Amino acid sequence: MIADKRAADENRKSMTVMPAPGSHLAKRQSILDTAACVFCREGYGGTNIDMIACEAGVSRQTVYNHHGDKDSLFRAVVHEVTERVNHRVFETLATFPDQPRDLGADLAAFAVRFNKNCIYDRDGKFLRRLVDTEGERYPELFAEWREQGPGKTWAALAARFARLAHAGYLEIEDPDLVARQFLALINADFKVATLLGEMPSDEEIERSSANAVSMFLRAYACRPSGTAAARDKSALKA
Amino acid sequence: MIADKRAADENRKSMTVMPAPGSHLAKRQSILDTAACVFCREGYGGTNIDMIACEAGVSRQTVYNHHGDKDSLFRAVVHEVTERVNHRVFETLATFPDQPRDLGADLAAFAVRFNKNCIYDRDGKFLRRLVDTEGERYPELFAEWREQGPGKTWAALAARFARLAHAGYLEIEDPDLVARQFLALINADFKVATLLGEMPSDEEIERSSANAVSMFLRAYACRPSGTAAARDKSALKA
DNA sequence: ATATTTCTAGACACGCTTGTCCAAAATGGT
DNA sequence: ACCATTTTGGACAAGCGTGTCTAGAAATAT
Repeated sequence: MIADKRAADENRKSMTVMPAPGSHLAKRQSILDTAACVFCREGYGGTNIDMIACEAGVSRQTVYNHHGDKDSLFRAVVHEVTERVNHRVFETLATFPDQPRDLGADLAAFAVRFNKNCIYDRDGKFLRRLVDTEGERYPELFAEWREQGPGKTWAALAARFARLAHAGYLEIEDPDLVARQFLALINADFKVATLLGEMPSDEEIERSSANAVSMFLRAYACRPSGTAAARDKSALKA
Repeated sequence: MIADKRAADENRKSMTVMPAPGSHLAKRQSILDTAACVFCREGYGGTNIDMIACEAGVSRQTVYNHHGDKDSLFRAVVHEVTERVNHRVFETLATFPDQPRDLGADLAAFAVRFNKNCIYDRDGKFLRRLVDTEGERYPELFAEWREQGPGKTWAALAARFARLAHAGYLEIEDPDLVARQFLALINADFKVATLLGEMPSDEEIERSSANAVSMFLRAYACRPSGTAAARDKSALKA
């Protein structure tokens, strides 16, 4: 059991800022974090309270004391993770290059940040898997996620692209569509790899993001006046 | 129970060619199909044999008689569905427009076919969800899927794009990358919608596919000689 | 019509999970 | 050192799921 807790901690290090270790709140948070891990790994049906208690280094009774029954615990976990993910998404969205010096490089760097912070991070994967597997069982919980998460992300990103277009960087008609395409391209290389737990390396993420942005600009970069050949060269360089 | 069977049949109509109704083989197939449905809906852990027996209109013992224990049944289901999906993917891949008359229209039509036959169909969704949730529990089963499925699909599609490029239709450098991007774009609009059971309408699929191909050609269509503006017009028209 | 195979419905033992209860131990504040 | 709160670990009942077994019904073949 002690070994279990250690092992779990390895995989969960610095997930959240912990309160004073050993305190009441520390246990509460530890249970929540561990529960997130286990629910993610095993699904709702495959998870039992003993696993969570064991990996959190806590007795089963303590889990019940803090979060009531299994269903309440699950809802608490989803709520917590949703908030964390949304926060990080909008934090990342705030780093969008509104006044790019080098459009290609800046967009690629943004793509890397978005991938690392929002797509390939543990919480993001957790939520997407959960929506996939348990969404039908908890419609109200995930309705909230859909509106607060992807819905707002798309709209915010679309607004950024619209601004870039207005500033003369891009030639686009439907910013919403373009935002969806941008996000789709960014993930093109890892659709399958991420299905299992495989985390692409930093280098892979960077190369993949560069590829995505390169194609994106080939289609949408503004070409004030010049031959197609000239434009292609500059886009490929980016 | 009878009501359950009827309801299940509604959702499963003409999934597979059924042997003579009421026969031994018909029951076997019915169990397999129903099991696929239930495993997909509930996950492995959330599924119990009684659900399957009930929805298949069969007694529990019959399920055991035909497929042994739960694990064997699950493997049989995955194997069956994998074969069905692979078959359909390559059937669809064979309709790729190798000698397009209207590149944009032909590619869009292909995209529609691919979406309908391989992405949004029940089996495809089932497999992807299963790989996501149970992949870690049955590595050997899904290793096979990964190699036989997406791996071969990408390679085959890349070969088609390479041929189009060689024939002067496209201007691309890395056919594998382009194939991944094409598939990613095709789904751009429905990443979220498909997470739950929502099936996009035919019209939505067509519009989405047209959007994807439009952007794809904006980036990669061959422009033998002409201004960027002229090229854009022709691409948008497609 | 009869023999053979298959299916059914229910009972059953076994193990696992949930959620509650409790007395003893540990922890933390004063 | 003391008291209050929290945690522990184990026992417990109740419920559910698996997989087996049975006798009898139903379907199929001969």
